[in-house]
Amino acid sequence: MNEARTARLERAGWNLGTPKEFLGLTEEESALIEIKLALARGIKERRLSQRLTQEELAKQLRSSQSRIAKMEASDATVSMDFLVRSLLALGATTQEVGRVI
Amino acid sequence: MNEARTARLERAGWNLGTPKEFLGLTEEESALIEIKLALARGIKERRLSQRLTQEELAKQLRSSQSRIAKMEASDATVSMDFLVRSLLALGATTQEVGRVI
DNA sequence: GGATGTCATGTCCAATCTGACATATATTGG
DNA sequence: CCAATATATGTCAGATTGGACATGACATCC
Repeated sequence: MNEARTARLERAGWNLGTPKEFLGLTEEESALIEIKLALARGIKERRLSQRLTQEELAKQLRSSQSRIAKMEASDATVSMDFLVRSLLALGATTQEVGRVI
Repeated sequence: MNEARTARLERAGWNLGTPKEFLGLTEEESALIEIKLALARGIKERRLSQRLTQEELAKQLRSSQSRIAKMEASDATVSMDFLVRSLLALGATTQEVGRVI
């Protein structure tokens, strides 16, 4: 992970901060974050290619625009359940979800 | 999904019940459940093949035996985050997580 | 310039998920 | 059969995540 990416993650609320400083995250922690990033990217791609606004996707999911925005920004308060449900709502199949990860 | 499976899911707290009766779950809902079932199976397999008890896995995850049991039983109160973290803790790579799904 | 549309960010508090614990139910080895 | 060990199930207080709403930022159009 490069610096810009780490910075983005920290803004999103992931406390990768000074504690573990450089040795940083365990394998698991970073793998989990990578997965969430991949899902977030996949969602944004799909949403855009279907020319949906965040508002419209939110409606489909009975959620809110702000939640979609946070999701696409990989905000730390967004669960994997929500990420996956979103991908599915955008028409992804189970297999595709697996592939996105 | 056959009857026995549906029954198991209902015991696990998924309210597939009478409301939507037969037309049942939307694509998304059932896809999400399928994914969770696949993860749960994957976890149990890996745990057993490493000859770990639920207690031992729980310790690694700073969780509790009961939570692991519920996870492997696909209890409705177990999040995908937790399922995936467990798979990763059992040594699965990001790719393998994708494949399990 | 203002108006409009889309996305970002922050804060409520309600709903869901979590670990811990108790306790029940297998399962295994003597 | 009895222990011991492993797994299942129920409950609950506290943590995390949720939708909703307000508001900010940023384009694009007139």
